[in-house]
Amino acid sequence: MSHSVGQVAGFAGITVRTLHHYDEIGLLVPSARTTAGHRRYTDADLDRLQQILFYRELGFPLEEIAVLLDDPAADPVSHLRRQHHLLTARIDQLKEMAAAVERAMEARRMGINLTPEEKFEVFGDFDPDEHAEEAERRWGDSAQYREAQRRAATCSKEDWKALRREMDEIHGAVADRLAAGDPPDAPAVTALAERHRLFISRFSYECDHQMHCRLGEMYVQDERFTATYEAIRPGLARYMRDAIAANAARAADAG
Amino acid sequence: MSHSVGQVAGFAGITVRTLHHYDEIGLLVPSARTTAGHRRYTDADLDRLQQILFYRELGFPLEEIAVLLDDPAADPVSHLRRQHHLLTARIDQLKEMAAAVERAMEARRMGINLTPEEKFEVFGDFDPDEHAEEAERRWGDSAQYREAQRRAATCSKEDWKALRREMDEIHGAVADRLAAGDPPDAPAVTALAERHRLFISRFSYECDHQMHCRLGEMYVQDERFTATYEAIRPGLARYMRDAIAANAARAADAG
DNA sequence: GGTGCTGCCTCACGTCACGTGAGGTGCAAG
DNA sequence: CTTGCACCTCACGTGACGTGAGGCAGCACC
Repeated sequence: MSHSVGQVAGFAGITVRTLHHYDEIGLLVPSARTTAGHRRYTDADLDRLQQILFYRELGFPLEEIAVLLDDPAADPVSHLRRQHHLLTARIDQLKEMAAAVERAMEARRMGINLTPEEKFEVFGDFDPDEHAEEAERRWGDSAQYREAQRRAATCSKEDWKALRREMDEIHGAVADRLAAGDPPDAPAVTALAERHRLFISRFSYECDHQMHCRLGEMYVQDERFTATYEAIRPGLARYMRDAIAANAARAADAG
Repeated sequence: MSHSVGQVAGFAGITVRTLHHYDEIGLLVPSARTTAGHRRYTDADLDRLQQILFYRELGFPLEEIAVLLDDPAADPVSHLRRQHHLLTARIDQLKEMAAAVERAMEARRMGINLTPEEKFEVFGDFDPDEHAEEAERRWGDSAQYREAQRRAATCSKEDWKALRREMDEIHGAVADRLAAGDPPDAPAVTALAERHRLFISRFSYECDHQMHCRLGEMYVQDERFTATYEAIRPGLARYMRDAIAANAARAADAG
């Protein structure tokens, strides 16, 4: 029926001290005490604790959580709605950060440098207008800096050359299929897409079909990647994306 | 070429004090100072700051971040890989939390109560074996508590009754289609699924097709929901899920 | 050439959400 | 009966900054 601090702490994955603290600041005052002064938490207290931990996980300060939970106009359902909203927003933000990391990895793999604006913009607090004239003299424009970047990315010159050679080979083969007029979902083309994916997985980072598709989208949407592919052969960026998508669809059907 | 504290702070969306702090603890010491003692941050410093903010966002303590970044055996690519790994892990965790919230919302909507274990298990630190005997006397088993829950969820008795009536009507209509032998993707059935979705959106929480599909999965995977549907008519849980999926596919094709 | 403003500096104490003992109590088992 | 365990209440420590206080550097304007 009612529970001790230790039980609640173990149950909720927090420490006893945390419960003491929440009691001290009035955020979660146990509904009862034993004659010996031991805290006793009821089921309603646990419900409240669950809400507290949820909002805490989402980064709310404890005082604010108290305000939210003590709001008499807020029923449990409205809390759930708000939590769901906050969660999806946070998930989207993290997905953008993950996409930024993927961009950075892919850029490194292909030897492209990102501008500093792009480096920070994933953190959200970034307003491009705020430093318009600052953006002019781009930090990454020194050849010396680019060289340092490149050296850091290169394990050894020979490794790097081998990677370039294989990548160029794949790109060239895909460009040939495009020139030959093959559709992007032709078996020969999706096979090349698969080889592209496996190549990345082996030498750079684990790349499943979903991530590979995101890369493909990037090739047409990010002008730096588009430029790289269009330089090999006009239309190759889109063709690569479509081939990657077709290969993913093929794999999904097979699996 | 090099930047002042104010510039960097504005750029990265942090305060000047934070940069001072990172300087104090040796996490990010600017490469240079002017004769007046003003901090000057180079491009390499900004790269490091970006890494710092990334790891900080992922919840690392500053001291640990310093260790990570000062590890001579860690090249930039390994950082990116680790960050991507951490991000996807965090995203998965938040997705599970969101799913738990969806379960809670749907449970409330359908008048089912979750056990306290289920309430806390999304926080991850939860080990079911750890309190096996504790699980026996489930907190939610008191009729009094369930009643309190139900009262809290109910805006007014009449509202609640109206909702029940409409929901029962939809469920009954779907059960009839199942009894009639209609396939789940029959227009009449997907129309009912769409009505179900809109009903939830109107009276409970915004429910797009994607979320609706997750709900459908829940109906067959979560025994409490399964039991609720099977009680209406055997096979209805799966039938609902398939109808919902078919309706979502139909909407995707149309859109 | 003073005056004021802005941006930077260095202490140094405040805060939030706890962590970490120190020292004492209640009670069930050996 | 004492040993052990879980609980209690101070009370100070900590991490990651926030928030002034008091002061210097350079530039604009009167």
